Amino acid sequence: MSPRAERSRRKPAALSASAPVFAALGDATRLRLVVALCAGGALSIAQLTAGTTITRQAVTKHLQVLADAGLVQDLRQGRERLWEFTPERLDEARQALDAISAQWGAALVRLQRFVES
Amino acid sequence: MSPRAERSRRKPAALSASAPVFAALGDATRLRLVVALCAGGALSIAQLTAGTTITRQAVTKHLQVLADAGLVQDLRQGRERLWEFTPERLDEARQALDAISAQWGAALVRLQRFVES
DNA sequence: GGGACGGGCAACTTCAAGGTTGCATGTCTG
DNA sequence: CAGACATGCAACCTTGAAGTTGCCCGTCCC
Repeated sequence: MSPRAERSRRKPAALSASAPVFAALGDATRLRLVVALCAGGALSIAQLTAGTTITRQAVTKHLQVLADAGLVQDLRQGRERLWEFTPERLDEARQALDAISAQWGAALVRLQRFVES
Repeated sequence: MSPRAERSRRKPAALSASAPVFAALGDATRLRLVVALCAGGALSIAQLTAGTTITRQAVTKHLQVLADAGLVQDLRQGRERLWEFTPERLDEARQALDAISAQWGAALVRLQRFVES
C-alpha cells in the first residue's frame, strides 16, 4: 500500500483537533524545545534552559504548554525531571496539513476542469 | 525522483520561520477559515462571517492575522473584498513538520543501534 | 436620489500568554 | 550533616490577542 493510502486509512482526527498542537508550535521558543527534544532524547529542565536567554521557570511553563498539547511527556528521575518528545500528536498535525493541501489541490483540479469546459 | 527527495531539494526555510504560520493555524476559528478558503475559492468577508457566531470585525481581524502569516491573500472587487488561500507558507510548514518527524525517526534509529550494541 | 449591502476605522473591554522574582522543597554527595 | 544542585509553587507585571460596539464610507441598484 502506498504511503498516502496508508495514511488516509487512519482516523481523520477532525482536523480542528490539531489547533492546540499548532498553537503550541506557534512559538519560537517552544519550537526550539521540540527540536531539541527530538534530537537529544530525554533532557532535563536545566539542560533545556542552558543556551537560552529566558528563565528556567519560563522554560517550565513552555514545557507545560507542550505537554498539554500532547507533544511532550515528562518522567521524573531522582531529583531531575526529564522531558521527552511524543510523536503522535505531531503526526496528526502533519496529516491535518496534508488534508488541507489535498483539499486545495482538488479545488485547483476542479477549477482547471471548469476553465477547460 | 521520489517525492521525498524532491521535497528536500528545496531550501530548508530555517524551520523556526514557520512559527508564525503555526501560530496563525493555532486558532480554531482561523483553521476553519483556512479550510473554507481551500475548498471554496475566493470568498468575501460577509460569506466567511455567515455561519459563525462571531462578528464580521472579528473575522476581518482573523483574516488579517492569516494574511500576516502569508496564508491568505485579499483582492478587492467592487465593494467586496475577496480572500483566497495561498499554499506556499503552508507547504513550508508541512516541510517543517516532516523535518521534525524525520529527526525523531533518526534519533530512534540511533537509539536502536545503541541498544543492540 | 435613496436605501440596502459590504466593508473600514477606532476605541474599548476582558483575559490569558509570556516572563520574572522570591522562596520553599526534595535530592545528591563529600 | 552541610552545601550544592534541580525543581516546584505562588505572586506579580506587562502586553497583546480576541472580541465587541458605534459610526462612517463607498458601491450597487431600483
